[in-house]
Amino acid sequence: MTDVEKPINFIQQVINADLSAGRVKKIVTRFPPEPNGYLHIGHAKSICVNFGLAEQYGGICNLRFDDTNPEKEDEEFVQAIIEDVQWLGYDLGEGPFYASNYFEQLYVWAKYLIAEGNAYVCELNAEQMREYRGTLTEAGKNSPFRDRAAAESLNLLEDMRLGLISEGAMTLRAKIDMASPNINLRDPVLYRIKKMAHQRTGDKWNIYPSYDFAHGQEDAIEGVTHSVCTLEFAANRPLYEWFTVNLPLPSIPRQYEFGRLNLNYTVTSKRKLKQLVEQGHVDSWSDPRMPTISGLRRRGVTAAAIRNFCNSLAVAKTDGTVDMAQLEHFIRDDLNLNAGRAMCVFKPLLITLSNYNEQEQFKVPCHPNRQELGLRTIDFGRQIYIDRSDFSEDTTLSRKKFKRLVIGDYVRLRSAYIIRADEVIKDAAGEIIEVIGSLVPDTVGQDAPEGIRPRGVIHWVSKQTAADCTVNVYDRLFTVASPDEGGRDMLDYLNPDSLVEMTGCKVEAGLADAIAGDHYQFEREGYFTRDSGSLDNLVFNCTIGLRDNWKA
RNA sequence: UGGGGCGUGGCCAAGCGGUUAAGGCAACGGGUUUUGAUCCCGUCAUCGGAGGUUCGAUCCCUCCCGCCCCAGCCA
Repeated sequence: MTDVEKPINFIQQVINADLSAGRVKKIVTRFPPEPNGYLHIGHAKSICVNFGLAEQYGGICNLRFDDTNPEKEDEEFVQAIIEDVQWLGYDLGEGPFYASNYFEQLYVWAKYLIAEGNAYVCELNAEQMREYRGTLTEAGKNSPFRDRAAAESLNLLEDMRLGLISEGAMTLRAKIDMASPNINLRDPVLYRIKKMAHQRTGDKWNIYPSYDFAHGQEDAIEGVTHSVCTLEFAANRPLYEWFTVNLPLPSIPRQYEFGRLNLNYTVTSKRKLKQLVEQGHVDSWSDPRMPTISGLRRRGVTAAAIRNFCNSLAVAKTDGTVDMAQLEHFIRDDLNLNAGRAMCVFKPLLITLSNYNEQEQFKVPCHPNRQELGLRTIDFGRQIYIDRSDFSEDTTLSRKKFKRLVIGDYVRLRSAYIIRADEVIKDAAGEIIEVIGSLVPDTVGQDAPEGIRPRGVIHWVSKQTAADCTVNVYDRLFTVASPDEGGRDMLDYLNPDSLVEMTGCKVEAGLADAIAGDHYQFEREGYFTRDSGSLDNLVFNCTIGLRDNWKA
C-alpha cells in the first residue's frame, strides 16, 4: 500500500532521456496480444507495464490484436481479451486496434522491399528452407531464388495473394544475410500462403504476414514510440530495426525488452493453458484454478490486487520466478481492506441453547477496522450452527492450543453471546449430532463477566435463517513449484485435490442473494465470492484463505 | 557450439566507484485484538567464482562457472 518511492526502471530511464532530448513528445505504447487464447497473469504484468507507462507519462497505450495467423485465432478470444483489459481498469481509447486493418499497407511495403531488391519470392519448401538456414554454428546458404528479378517476384507475390499458388509452395522472404550469426536475419519469411478465411478480413487474403514483418510496422503506423515486449523477442530486434531503415515508415518506433513474469506452482504459457482446457483438466479458460485473468476474476481476485501485484514487480531484464505467496499477499492485502465480513459454517454442528428461547437480531459492523462500511444485520436464535472443527470433547486441550468450544467450557460467539457447552448428543454410530449448551446473559458487546473466560471466538450462523450453500476451496493446480521445468510433462504433476467442493454449508441470511463480483471475508476462514459459473445455486468460491500463523 | 541476455539473502528486487548493501514477500521472535485475521515492534546478506585496475569495487576490465532465448512458412 505504501508508496515508498519506487525506483525508476530502465525503460523509464530511456523514456526520460528521449523526452528531454526531444526525440519524442508524447509516449505511445501498446499491448499486442494474439487472439489465440485467454490472457493470463503474465499478460497482466505486460498490460500494467504498457498501460502504466502511458498513464504515467500522459501518453496512450493501444490494445492491438496481432491477428496475423487465422489458423490459431478466434473471435471468442478477442472478446475475452477486451473484457479482461477493461476489467483490469484500462481504457481502450480509440481501440481496439487490429493488425489485420493494416494488411493492405503491409502488402504495399512488401512490394516496396521487392522493388528495392530487399525481398524475393522463394520456392524452397519448408524442409529445404530449414536446410538452407544452417545451424547455430554454421552459416546458411543462399536460396537459389534469391536473385530472381524483382518484376518476377512482384508477379509471383500477386499470384500468391490471389490464391494461384498452393500453400507451402512459395514464401516472400527478406534478402538480408544467410551467414548472419543472428538466425532471425537469415532471409526471414515475410509472407506465407494460408488459403484460409480470417476472422476479420474474411477470404480477402490468401497470404498473411509473419510476426516479424507485421509487428514493427504496426507500431510505426500507430506512432508507437516505445515498443515494450518480453525478453524472448530480443533476438528479433535487429530485424525490427532492419525494417525501420529499409521501409518508408511514418515513424520510427524502438523496441525494448523486459523479463516476463513467471509464477511458481502454475504455468503461464498460453499453449499449456490451452492444453489444460482442451484436455479437460480444468473446466474452461475461466476455471478458478487457472492463472488466467478471467479465472482469477471468477476465483474472486480483484483487479486492484492484480494491479498492485504487477506494480510490485520489477521491469528489468532478469527472468526469475516470483513466489505465488507474493501474489497471495496482494490478494489478501486488498481483500482485507475492502471485503465485507460475513459468517459461513462449512461443516455445521447444531448447538441448542437450553436457556434461551428468543429470536434476536444484531447489528454488526461489516468491517472491524472501517466503520464507514456500515452495519449488517445477523439473526440469532435458540439453535445455531458452528463448525464441527470448532468443538471438542477433549477437556485436556490447553487454552492456548484450542481456542474454541470444549465441553464444559466457554467460548465467545463472534459479535454475539458467550456460550458454554453442556452436553453432547450422539447418534448410534457415535457421531456427535448436536451439542446442548447455554448462553451467558448480557454478554453481547460486553466483556466477559468475572469468572468466565471464553477460550476464544468462533463464528456461527442461525439455524433458522441461514442459507444453504456450496463452498469451493481451491489448492494449487500443480504439486511442484515448476511443473514446466526441463523435460517435465506438467500433466504428471496436476494436483488431484486442487478443487474441494463442500456442500451443505450454511451462510448468514444476508448473503443468500450475494452477487458475483462482490467480495466477502468469511470470518476465520478466508475470502470468498459468489461463483459466476453456477448462479442457479448459491455457490461461493474461496479466493484465498486467511493467513494462518499458529502451529498446530 | 554461433549470436543475444542475465547472475545481489528462501523468492522478487534497489544499487549507476566511497551507502550501516533500500524495500517487498516468506520465515522466525514479541505486543495488541470479540476473526488463531488485520495492526504494531524486532530478527534475518557482503553482492556466482578467480584474478586485475583503483586510496577505495556489488558497481570498471579479464577469464571462468551457471541459467534463459534464437535453427516455425508461431507470436
